[in-house]
Amino acid sequence: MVCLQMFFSKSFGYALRGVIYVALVCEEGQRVQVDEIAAKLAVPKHFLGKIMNRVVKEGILNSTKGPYGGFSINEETLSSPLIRLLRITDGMEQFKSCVLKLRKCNKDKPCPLHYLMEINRNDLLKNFSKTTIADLLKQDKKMLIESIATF
Amino acid sequence: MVCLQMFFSKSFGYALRGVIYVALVCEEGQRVQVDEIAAKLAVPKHFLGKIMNRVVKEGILNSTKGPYGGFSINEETLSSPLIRLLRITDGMEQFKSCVLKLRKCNKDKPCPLHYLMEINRNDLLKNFSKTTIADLLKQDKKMLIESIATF
DNA sequence: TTTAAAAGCGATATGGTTGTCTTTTATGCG
DNA sequence: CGCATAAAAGACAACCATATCGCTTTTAAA
Repeated sequence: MVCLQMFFSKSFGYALRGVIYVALVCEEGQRVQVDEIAAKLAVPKHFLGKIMNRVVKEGILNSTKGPYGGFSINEETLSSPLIRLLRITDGMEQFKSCVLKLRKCNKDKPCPLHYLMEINRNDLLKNFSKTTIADLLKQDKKMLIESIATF
Repeated sequence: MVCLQMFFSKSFGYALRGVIYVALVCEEGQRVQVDEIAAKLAVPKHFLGKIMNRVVKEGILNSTKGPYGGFSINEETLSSPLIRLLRITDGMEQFKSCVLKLRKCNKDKPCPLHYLMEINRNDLLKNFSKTTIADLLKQDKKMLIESIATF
């Protein structure tokens, strides 16, 4: 975290891949268990569980405890823009505050990188606001599963 | 480093501000000490020292030990693109490897975000390759000093 | 009503970045 | 040469994101 790193946090990656996986393998109503998701994505189970949990709390997925429980998609899942997931895992600070983390930085007293980064930053924000989970599911499903499974 | 966080690492921020400060306050040949830089930028002295050290090793600044020693600019300082500093502090991996850190991701087997991010990522890389320290020094110097000092 | 399966949750480890402190090395000056 | 000064270098501490573990809660099914 910690950078205009051109990476996403692991949390975000896990959340995104988790949601995509659930959306891919379960039809409306069906459930998938964290054990299966974690195994398929080759991701730490408990850590993934916590992240999925937050995704559920925000309403992007459903979950049920108990036997035959698990995670399932709901009405919001497919239409959720990526920015919603990013907000859950990483927060929105990154789009608001100074890229050098200088508190005084603003339009009138910009840091040396302020205007240089503004365009890139807004482009990314736009991208993530308009792209939904459904958009990511448009490509060939077999390829998609393969691309998010393992590493 | 760990995210398409819209932030830079502290190391990069310190390096950039340090170089700008040296370039601003010392004419060709003059020297500034780490104590002064750290004080003005309100940044941990020893940590800054180490980063400046690497910047010197890469040839972007000069340094001399001993009395009247300190850091000074050289022929390369002003013409260095920002990407050179970023390579020193954060490395270039962030522009090369998958944004979700999936090793298998490539043009033929792209991860769900591959093409979505490609444009943003390349734009940023271009920006950082063409913008030099000199470019950042073009604005009003008093404003500039103020913007990098404190936080 | 009991049992077992599955998510939820808090406490604890791990690793990399950031930050501090001390010692070493180089340099200018008397 | 020897001393004072400042960067360089290395050892160690703090912190945060990531990861793990064990226990609790919920719930379907027998």
